[in-house]
Amino acid sequence: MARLAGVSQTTVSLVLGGNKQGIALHEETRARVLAAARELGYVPDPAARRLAAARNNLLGVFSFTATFPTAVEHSYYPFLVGVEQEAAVQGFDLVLFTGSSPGGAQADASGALERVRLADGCLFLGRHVPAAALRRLVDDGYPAVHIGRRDELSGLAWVGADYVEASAEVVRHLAALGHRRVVLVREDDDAPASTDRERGFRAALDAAGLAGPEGGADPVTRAADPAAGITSEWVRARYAEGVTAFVAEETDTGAAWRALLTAVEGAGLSAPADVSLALLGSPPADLAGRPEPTGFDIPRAELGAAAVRALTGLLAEDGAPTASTVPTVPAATPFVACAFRAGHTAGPPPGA
Amino acid sequence: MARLAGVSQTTVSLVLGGNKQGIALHEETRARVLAAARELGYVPDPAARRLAAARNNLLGVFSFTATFPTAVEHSYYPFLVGVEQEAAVQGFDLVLFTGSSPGGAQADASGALERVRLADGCLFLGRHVPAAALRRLVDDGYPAVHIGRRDELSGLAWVGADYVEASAEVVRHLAALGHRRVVLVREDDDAPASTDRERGFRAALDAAGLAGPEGGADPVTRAADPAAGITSEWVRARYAEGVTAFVAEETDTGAAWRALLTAVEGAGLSAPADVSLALLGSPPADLAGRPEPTGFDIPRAELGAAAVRALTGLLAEDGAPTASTVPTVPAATPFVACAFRAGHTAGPPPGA
DNA sequence: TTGTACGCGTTATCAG
DNA sequence: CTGATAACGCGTACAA
Repeated sequence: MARLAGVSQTTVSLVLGGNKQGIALHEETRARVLAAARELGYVPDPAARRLAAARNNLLGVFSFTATFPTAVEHSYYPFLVGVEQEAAVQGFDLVLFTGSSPGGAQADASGALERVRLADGCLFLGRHVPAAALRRLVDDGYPAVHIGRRDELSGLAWVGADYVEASAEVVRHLAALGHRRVVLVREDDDAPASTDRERGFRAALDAAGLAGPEGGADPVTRAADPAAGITSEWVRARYAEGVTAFVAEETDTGAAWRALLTAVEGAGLSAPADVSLALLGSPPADLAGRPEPTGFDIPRAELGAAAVRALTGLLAEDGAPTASTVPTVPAATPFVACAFRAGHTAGPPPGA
Repeated sequence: MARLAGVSQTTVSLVLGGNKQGIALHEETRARVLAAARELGYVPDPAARRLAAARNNLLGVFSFTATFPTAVEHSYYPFLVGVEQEAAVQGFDLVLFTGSSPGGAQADASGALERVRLADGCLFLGRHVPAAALRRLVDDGYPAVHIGRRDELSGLAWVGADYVEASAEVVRHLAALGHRRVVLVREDDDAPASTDRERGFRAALDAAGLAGPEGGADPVTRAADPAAGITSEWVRARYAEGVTAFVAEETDTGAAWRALLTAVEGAGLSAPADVSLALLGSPPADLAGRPEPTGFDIPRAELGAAAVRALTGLLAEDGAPTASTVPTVPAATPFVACAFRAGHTAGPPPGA
């Protein structure tokens, strides 16, 4: 009701709303409205704004597990760093939708998801997004961007780390150091993040003309339980087969890397003197004290920022239907590059 | 527009809205509405719902610096853990207002603060909240709760850690171990968190009949620059004066604790064999590898949760003006207890 | 028990 | 350039 403040009325919408229509208005009235608004501490109601088909400058963040779990290392915090920063730059505030549904009556996931419609658009995090509910959202044209590759849901925009290229780069690094026989240890998981790494690993291996253990065995080992499968004996056997570099993928638990470190140590080998070790990702927090692994870092903050940019891009699209003739430039690729990390666990093979 | 679905119209609100008024309605129609809603995939527009209900189930979180700075250890993350959890329990979503105002025109602090009115109520974090702007908010009856003690702003609700009692408990612990001469090292800072610690320290000292260095010198040392003031010589001198236990306060930088550790080590003493050390708070991240300090932990998550409870309490007050005769029970105390941490840096004095 | 009508706070359209 | 007026989609007294 700031309209009573000064003398005007609809004008308030214009000056406070950014005057999208490009309507000219007296600087004086503009100032008066602004003053009155500040005086009364008036702020346009986001709900009403939204209802009137405008936008409320709110970006949603929906995560299926708690956004801030007690264990920092399992949280989405690193993404949020980038999300918050980029959102601030673009003039958006953030709404954190708590994935765990409130104590209310029907606390099913689908209902909870609909709440995001309050915001102009929404970012989604986490593996277990209920597909059906999300499907409805995107089919309705609601702007949504998923952080992390997600192809199953056609039509859902996403940004993801380029694990293929990053993994390939690590292999190329090992090849350049002189390693000829390299193996990859991965967990028994078919997440895109996992298969992408394997893809990049194999591709780079082929391109460099490298191989796995002698005898033509598969250079990729899947271990449902790395602690049990990746033993000192296993490492010794591979070593005997000419393998000089071991690569592990990063997972939530870091089990593969942990098992590899333990097994190599147990085999009486040390890195990078005897064998080279590389990690496709970052080490778990409890292993942070160890020598920095050769590998790459997932640019989580960058991903968050990229997701925000993608989302505001979507907003601009359906927000300015007949706007300028300049087409909205779509992101060239939804992939964000990972940063190669030289680390201290890889070096030339013993013979070199 | 699901009203066209079945045959009814307003009824849709009732059945989908939970029928708070206890109005009776045919099970048949109810079922029909439900069926139609599912059929069309109809969901009440949250925005419209908020508009009609004059409440948006949104809790604001305003921090004057970025909520998620790059350096994790300086962030408000630990508080957010509790805030998010409690907010979810109470059925609220969170709006993150970044202190840095958006790219809009006047980016002054006061304007940025007014944005919080968008939410039903707001939590404030950080030392440098602009008093004037906050003053206006609370004077207008806007529900606000500050995390951390803040007495200057009369009328502003707050929750804070009970540093007085926690510090006293640490002293009592040292006394029980047999220490008779104890000193406190604090920085030259008059924040409530700092003065409270000193107060608790002194009170417990008096109550236990303990003293500082012999000669009646003040048991509390203020050092503007701990690295310069708290030297090995200083420690040796105190030790010669009979001091067997050194206590440091926690600060943003952890400078006092860091200086104390360095100085004690430099003096050729070791804890807890020669002297006992205690920290009134948690050690800085880079010192996390050291032996766990005796002291206490600030219950940041608890504080966040308590703040949310306080805020929703305020909401209930002015939200149900003429509601039930049952008065809203105000929190007994805005203080949250700290958790004593036994740690490994304190033990009986050498003579014991 | 169910339908009618109004208002919530904004934005957009259209006269003045 | 500025002041009315009509939606927006839903809650809710009130009437049927």
